[in-house]
Amino acid sequence: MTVTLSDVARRAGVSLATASRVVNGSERIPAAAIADRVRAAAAELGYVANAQAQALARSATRLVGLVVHDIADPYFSTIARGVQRWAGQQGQQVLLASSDHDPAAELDAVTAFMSYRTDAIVLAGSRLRTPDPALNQTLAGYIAGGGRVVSLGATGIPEAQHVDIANETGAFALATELVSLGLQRFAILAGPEQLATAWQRATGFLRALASAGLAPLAVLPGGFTSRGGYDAALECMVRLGGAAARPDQRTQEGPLCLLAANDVMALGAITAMRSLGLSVPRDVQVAGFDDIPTLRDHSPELTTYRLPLEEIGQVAAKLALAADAVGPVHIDGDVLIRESAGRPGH
Amino acid sequence: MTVTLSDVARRAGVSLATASRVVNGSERIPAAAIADRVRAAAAELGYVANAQAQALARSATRLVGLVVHDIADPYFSTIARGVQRWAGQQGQQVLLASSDHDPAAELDAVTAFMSYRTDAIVLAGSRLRTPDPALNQTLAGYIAGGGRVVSLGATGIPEAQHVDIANETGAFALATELVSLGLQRFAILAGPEQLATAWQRATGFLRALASAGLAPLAVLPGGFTSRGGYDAALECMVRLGGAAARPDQRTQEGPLCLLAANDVMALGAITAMRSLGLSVPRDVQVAGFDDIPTLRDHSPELTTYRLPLEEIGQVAAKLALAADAVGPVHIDGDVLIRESAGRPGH
DNA sequence: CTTACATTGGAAAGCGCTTTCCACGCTATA
DNA sequence: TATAGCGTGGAAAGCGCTTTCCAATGTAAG
Repeated sequence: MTVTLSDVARRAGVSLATASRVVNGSERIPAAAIADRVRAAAAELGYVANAQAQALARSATRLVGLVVHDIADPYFSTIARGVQRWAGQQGQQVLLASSDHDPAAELDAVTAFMSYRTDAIVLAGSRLRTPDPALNQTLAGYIAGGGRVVSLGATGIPEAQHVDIANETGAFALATELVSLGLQRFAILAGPEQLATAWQRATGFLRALASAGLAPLAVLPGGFTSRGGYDAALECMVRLGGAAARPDQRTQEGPLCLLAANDVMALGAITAMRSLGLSVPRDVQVAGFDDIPTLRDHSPELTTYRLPLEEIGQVAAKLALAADAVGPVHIDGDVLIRESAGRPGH
Repeated sequence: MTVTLSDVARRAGVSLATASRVVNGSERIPAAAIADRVRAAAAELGYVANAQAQALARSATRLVGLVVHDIADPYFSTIARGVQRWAGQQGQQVLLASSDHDPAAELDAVTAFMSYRTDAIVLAGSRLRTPDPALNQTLAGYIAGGGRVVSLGATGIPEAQHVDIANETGAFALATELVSLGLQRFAILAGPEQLATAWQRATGFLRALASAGLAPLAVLPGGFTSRGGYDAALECMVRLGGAAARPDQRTQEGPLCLLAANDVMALGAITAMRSLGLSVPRDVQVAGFDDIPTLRDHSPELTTYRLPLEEIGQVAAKLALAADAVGPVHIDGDVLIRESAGRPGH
């Protein structure tokens, strides 16, 4: 059915070896006359190389596996875009899998990628605070077999590469800035306790408060999603006493500030406040983390810690694809004080 | 380096054929005793089948290619999630490519997928109003070679499957509803003129207005993005005379309503209005299309036409993977009147 | 005790490429 | 004129599987 390289070779009147050499870059390039003849034949026949066969013969697939928690989450989709961009430029294809926040599914994805012999695997979903031994063993096997592994945050596997994101220091800087802007009453929407990323951010917030001699009014775990932020924010208000943050009850200490472990949670929290009839930033202030593109059109503008998400994806891909990769790459961000928290005048 | 099936066979003391039969589902399953022995050997050795080799031998890859315009766009990432979900359930892997709204890049992606011999290709990015002959020829070749093609909206290739989304009728229904709620002054943010999806939606809006005996005050093309909506909305206000929509200039006809060809454009338009000091929905009303998940946390809540995006992805994947696919699947949505436009009381 | 027929495991032929050798015909050197 | 050396194209051996035949065994029927 489909055109094979033999067909091309036959039509060009050369051997399979010669055809292979001209069609797919090789060290040895045949004489110009012959090469042209082969190329012409390939074009006429509409030849498309069989990547599977090439992979088998070369034992390199030009495939990179990407596993995210949820591709519909702006954080991951933006990172995915960066990975895809870089990979595309390098002529690599991206194999996408979603773990749906389930470690078992993540392991399945990795196994599938191993089966497809992807040249590299990028783990974009946050690592757990206590590494999953089954996953790590599988990854170690993958690496031993010549695969490259890059994760966002360390895996605990020495041979694996990782991108080191300023989660804790970023959170520290953000909270410190908010304190310096006069805020004093904080509650932390910490996200899932087991997720390294969420934990690091919550820790950064806590350290910053402690440094300022403050203690959070509450620390609430929850889902790393909009819904999680919404629920945690409601729970927070209940916990602090229904009207804790209402303007007429405000002490001279200023409004309550909700520090969310990521932007989608922060947006959920704002929605929750709105549903309670509270205004952000007037009654309650809210800060997030990531600076997802979605924020562009959100009102109030969200105070957050800006991470170059697409760049993170690119860096991860680069680390995955460059044979001479260079240890962990550190990624820093910036504190972005916007309307939702810390803006002088509110 | 890596464990091959031969290793497993040797360790289990059986032939390669037998090992293959037990490890990967086959018609003929060897005797239980032998099968167990092989399975044990595979487990002990940590055998992972080489999908490339299997693909070559079976001439089926269990790979489905997905091409979107921009994976970071909530519309596409939600659809991608649906595709990925369904494919994952079927044990298929998803190969992801972004065309970045560039037809040439889309063609490249398709060619790459052909090279990888994906069993099917899902084109999630909108088709152009005038089909790209080069693409269609390539796709035809792919189909001739046994591949399946599914697109959102028709391709013009008879053998290709497609999901038929209620773009025009949805837009018609939405605009009709808004008219019936009393709105009379409309402007259309039409998106890219060449994009079938955008065109159909704009056409639906126009037909609805015409049916009501109304004509739009303006029809503005632009990018299918937040930025595109933002720019088009600003341009619209300029075009209609700076303060056309200000409350104090409102005629008895009610406020201007911006009909955007999709939600991200609508959100951009709202941001533009805000930057002009105009309030939505008080001064200007805005409606979108799609009901992307992002809207959950947006304020004002956006009036839109709800499309089951994740389901669309699933349906597309199903169409792509079921050998006995059933012609075009029609997908309908619902008009959602929310805060930003048409809500009685505003 | 044969003969016929399932069963079942194995040998081997691909699947479509890449790449190592080889053999061949040149030119440059002695 | 003989010889070493280089540039070129081709034959063939894999890469790791699947699957078609085959042969050998066991069982039931005659």
